[in-house]
Amino acid sequence: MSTTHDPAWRAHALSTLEREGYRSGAARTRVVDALARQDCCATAQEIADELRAGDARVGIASVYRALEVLDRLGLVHRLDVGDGTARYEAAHPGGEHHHHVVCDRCGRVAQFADDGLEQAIAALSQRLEFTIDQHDVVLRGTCPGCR
Amino acid sequence: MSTTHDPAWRAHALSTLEREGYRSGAARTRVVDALARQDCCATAQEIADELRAGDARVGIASVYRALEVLDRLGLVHRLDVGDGTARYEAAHPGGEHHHHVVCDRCGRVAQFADDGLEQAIAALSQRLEFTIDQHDVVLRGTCPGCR
DNA sequence: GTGAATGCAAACTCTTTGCATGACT
DNA sequence: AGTCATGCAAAGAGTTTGCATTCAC
Repeated sequence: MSTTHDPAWRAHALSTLEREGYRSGAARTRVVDALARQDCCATAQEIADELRAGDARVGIASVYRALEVLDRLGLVHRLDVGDGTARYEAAHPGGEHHHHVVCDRCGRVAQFADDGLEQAIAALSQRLEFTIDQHDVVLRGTCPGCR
Repeated sequence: MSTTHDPAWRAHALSTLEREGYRSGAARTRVVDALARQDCCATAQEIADELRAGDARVGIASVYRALEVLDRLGLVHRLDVGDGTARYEAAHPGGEHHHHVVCDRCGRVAQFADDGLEQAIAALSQRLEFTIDQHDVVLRGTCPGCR
């Protein structure tokens, strides 16, 4: 639970912040730590709760501010699975990413990746008038436990 | 602006409501009317504003309540394009649907449909543990006007 | 006449902002 | 020392709920 699953992303995020002129501060660094530990997306409240459980006195406003900066720098990805609460997860510089499946009954969120899906999106993006630089796919259904 | 673009959906929605035991009421019927007139997704506030502009005294709470019922009956589709405000649009019984592209600069929302995308999603849904019955795709980028 | 549907206002939740304090360079 | 970062509290925005009234059946 306290293991950093993604030390590479953590280092990347912290160095990007420094390079962009942001000062190092306790709250933001802890948010980066928390995100590096996450397997999947987490809400601002979940991140704050986790940090508080670990002794830190982190204000929810600082969590939102940190997430906003990280999102602007492209270090995290903000997504909404339909419950009206934003979720955040580490964004990898290489562009590798995944998408999400939500259980309509229990709200559980899982992730998946699929090459065919990525190819289909890349292909259709070509023919749109918009210049596409990001995409989110959310599947909805029933999880194994609720079926 | 006051033309019903989708009389078939309107009739379908109203008869479904009646069949399900809901009484006919002014507010809900007007929300159905407004949705039938929409080309693309609209927020609850936009729907309420449109109805008020047209002389009706419709409370925003009634709009939300109507949308909730319609969503539960599968008559509308609720989606979030990332600005923290829910949007709604008529859901067609045949299952034909489209997805959305959002301009990161001006917030404009456009729609598109793509068979390759639908096939890719159908294929990958097979191999997931979840039973999938719905999906949303949101592309993000820059619209022609902002480029 | 009975109970659902509605409008208004208050309550709630999530997120952002103002401001004084504390921390980093 | 000068700023930026932070925490707390208050303000905002979107959505939901409580309640008395109106309306459909």
